[in-house]
Amino acid sequence: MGITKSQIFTETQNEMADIFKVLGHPARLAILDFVSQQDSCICNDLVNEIGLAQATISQHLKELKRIGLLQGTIEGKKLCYCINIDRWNEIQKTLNTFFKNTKANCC
Amino acid sequence: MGITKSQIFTETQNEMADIFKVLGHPARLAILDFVSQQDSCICNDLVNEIGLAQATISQHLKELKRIGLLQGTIEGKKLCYCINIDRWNEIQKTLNTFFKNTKANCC
DNA sequence: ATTTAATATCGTAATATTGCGATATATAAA
DNA sequence: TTTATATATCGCAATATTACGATATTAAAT
Repeated sequence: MGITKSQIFTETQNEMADIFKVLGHPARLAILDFVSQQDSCICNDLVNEIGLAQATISQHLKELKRIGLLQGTIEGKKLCYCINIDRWNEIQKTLNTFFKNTKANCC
Repeated sequence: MGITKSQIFTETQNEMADIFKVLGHPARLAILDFVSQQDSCICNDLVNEIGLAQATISQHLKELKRIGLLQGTIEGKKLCYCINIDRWNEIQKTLNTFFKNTKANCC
């Protein structure tokens, strides 16, 4: 196997799991940390900052882009990757709702 | 490879990624959803409720236990798995801090 | 003591993820 | 036009995850 049985879960469960999964890698958290500390954000800086190959960083950026957390603006030769603040707030809200709605009710 | 280069990241990044990773599977979110809806929580119910084999559920429970989100109390033949509310709140706080501290500052 | 029920662990197959070198692509600079 | 720079994509190897059947383990019930 190795395949997740998505069909047996709710859409919400699958979507939230997907977001958590993307956030579930230290390199991607490091990227978010770094991007948020800069006033501009370029992939090549990330390669120097984080000790991973350019291809690897590019892959991680792709995942963050996929869930909408990052957006890239082309600036001539470079690419400015930035946090999509609307999506960021939306995800924070979703996670908070999840944490609020899940109650401990025994033991 | 396939191996995550944990050494190059901060302890916080690794720890947070680990939590996110555990939450990054729909089955584990379904378990948390279900447990929070019951007034008692027994693994065997989970097997009936979620369409996964007993061995698989047990594995997922182990992961949730590993990060401290679930705790099990032995009740005779059965095992009562419940949310550890202190850890739950702690994790919620950690994630919120992360979301708050990561600011969008370009584009 | 034996049986039953609940859960954990082991072993294994299928699939996914991580990481990287090599290469492609695209734009700016020379 | 050639060269340099930034980023994406491809292909692959190593490792991790998911899922499950089979088998242990443990405690209650008989």
